[in-house]
Amino acid sequence: MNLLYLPNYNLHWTLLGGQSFGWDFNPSTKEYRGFTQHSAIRIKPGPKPDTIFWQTYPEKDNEDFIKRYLRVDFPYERMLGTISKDQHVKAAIQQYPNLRVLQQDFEETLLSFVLSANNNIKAIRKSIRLMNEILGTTVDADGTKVRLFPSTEIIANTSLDTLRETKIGFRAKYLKSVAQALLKNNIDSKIHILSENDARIALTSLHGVGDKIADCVLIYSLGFDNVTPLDVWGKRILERFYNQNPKTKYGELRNWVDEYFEGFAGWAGQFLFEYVRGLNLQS
DNA sequence: TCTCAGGGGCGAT
DNA sequence: ATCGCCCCTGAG
Repeated sequence: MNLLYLPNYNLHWTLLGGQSFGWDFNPSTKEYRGFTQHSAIRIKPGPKPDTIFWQTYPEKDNEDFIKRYLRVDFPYERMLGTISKDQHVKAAIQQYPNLRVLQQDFEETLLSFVLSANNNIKAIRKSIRLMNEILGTTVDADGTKVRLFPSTEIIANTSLDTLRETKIGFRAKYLKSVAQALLKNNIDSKIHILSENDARIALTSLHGVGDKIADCVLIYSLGFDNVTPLDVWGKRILERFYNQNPKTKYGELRNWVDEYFEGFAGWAGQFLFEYVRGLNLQS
């Protein structure tokens, strides 16, 4: 495995929190195992503090992927200084020190969060793993088989009945529709050069993608650090901590947090989300 | 066994 | 702009 220096980085809260559904932790080996559409990933503690061992499969030693995914070059201290503006976010940072925001693959992030609509995190994780079993390919990770997240093409070409076997209910038609649009319009090749607003328009034009899911993709995949998804928890945070009216239009609430946290609302939102929700770390 | 909410979005009104 | 509905799971 490969060694990486990774200071000020809490892998546990970052990988097993609400921003990614593709990681599992083995308490006996202290190892994290993840899957994406293209890779299986193993991460475990390194020989010294602030270090990790990692490996990718089937393409081994994919350092570019790891560094981008974990955002190792992100200016973490500067971000913390910027968002530490009040007692609430300071308490959240103290509760979850070294929590990070990942940069995940675009199509997989979009498809995953389409499944999040009116769903709970444990159920989403379960459905995705069912989907991996039924539609995903298998990769060998040093002797253990890992199922990958299904390709966009496979999802697009799978019947709704089969998709529903993964217990996603009414989201099946959205999942398939989005997968088909990704293929047909080759969105992945264009989305990365768009501005925040243009990317949001492109995303919300997809059937099954509204403001909230679009914002999840903007922060968790496209790197718009000023965007935070205003779900039921986000609105509770704004209501309870920041005296905002939760019935305010989504776009106005978004503008408010964007300005308040000066470009890092996505990170502030992540701290506050985990803080108010509390992590449910058992499977 | 039952209820209710869950990291929403769509379509009808 | 509001509102019922969607399919199923997890938690109490």
